[in-house]
Amino acid sequence: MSIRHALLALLSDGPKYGLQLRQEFEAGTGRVWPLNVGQVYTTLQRLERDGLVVSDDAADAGPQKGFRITPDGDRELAAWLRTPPAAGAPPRDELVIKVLVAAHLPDADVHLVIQAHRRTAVEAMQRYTRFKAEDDDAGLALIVDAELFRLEGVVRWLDAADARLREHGPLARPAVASQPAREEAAR
Amino acid sequence: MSIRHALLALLSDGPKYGLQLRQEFEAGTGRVWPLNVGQVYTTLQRLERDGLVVSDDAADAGPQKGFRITPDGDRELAAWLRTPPAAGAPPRDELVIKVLVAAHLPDADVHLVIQAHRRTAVEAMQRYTRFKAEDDDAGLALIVDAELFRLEGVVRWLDAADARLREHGPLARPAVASQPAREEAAR
DNA sequence: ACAGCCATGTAACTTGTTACATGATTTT
DNA sequence: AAAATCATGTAACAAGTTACATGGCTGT
Repeated sequence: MSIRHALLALLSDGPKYGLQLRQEFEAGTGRVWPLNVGQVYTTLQRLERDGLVVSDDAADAGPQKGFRITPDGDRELAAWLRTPPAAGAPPRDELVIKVLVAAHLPDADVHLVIQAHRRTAVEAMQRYTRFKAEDDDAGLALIVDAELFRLEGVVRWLDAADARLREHGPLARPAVASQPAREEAAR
Repeated sequence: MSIRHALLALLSDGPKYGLQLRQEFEAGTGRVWPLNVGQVYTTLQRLERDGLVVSDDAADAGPQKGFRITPDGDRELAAWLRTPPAAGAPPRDELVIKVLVAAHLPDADVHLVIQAHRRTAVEAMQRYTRFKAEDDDAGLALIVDAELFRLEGVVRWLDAADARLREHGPLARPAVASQPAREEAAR
């Protein structure tokens, strides 16, 4: 639900057409968050379907097809801005699942997996730090900062998880102690 | 690509059937990451379609339909474990987009938006901390920790962003200084 | 004339997700 | 017999994503 609303936000500044939306979206964020043009059009169609934007009655205006935000779109945008992401539903983090899976798997060494991911995260942090020094766009700095803070949290969690798993020993198999499983159901 | 592989990992321990997979997935993570049963079956179908698992030739075995992981599945699982999440493609974070959007929007006060999200994050941290005290499952602790570290990073980023936006003043409109735009295209 | 960009679009696919339907078995 | 639970499945959708097709205009 992010791109949808990002485009909506751009449109709340005034009518725009497809390519223009991509340009404005990528201005500042381009190097970090590229956006396929096709996606702009598919997203615009879906926004129009949902009544959040309307398209020009074309006629004049040459090759470009402008889109306007509707009152419904404005409301939707405002609501989205207020709503905290993942409210209620906690995110199913891929890295966490990986570590958890590795912790349960008998053949895989969790600590190796953790260290590998830790290394990757640290490298990414270094890349982003360098990247930030090269460019000084304000919006871009915010994005890069977000990624840096995120990665820092990841590294800290990996360290904590590593320690915790060392103390605690390998995690037990799920061991669903439920109904007697009708004799040897699993052979 | 997380549930897919989580199920694959469970199957790498031996043949399982649908409901059993859900039970084992939710054992430990259940309270935080509930999993709709239907999704287990759809995912299993897709895994079978991709040749990563095969189903029993049924016949006997009563009502349950067992699935086995294939060599391809094993390989896929091992590769997935090694692959760092979001390698290459930086994640398009929803909260970051929200703040960025609010920073560009003239009518919305970025700082209010930031503070609102900050409050939500802190509240979530408190909830998770309490939650962690109540339950002492090892796997669950890892998940909750991950969420806590993540939220801590979010709060720090929000503070940094707030400060940065105060110094820097409101972000400029995209201002795509491209080709002359064929007279007043936008009215 | 041709290369290249502007601009729009579409078909196809992925993962995640849920609401619902259908039987079989077990418990009350 | 009715209610609950086990167990499987399907239809339908959302959002993201990309590869490709099409046409017009511009500069060389």
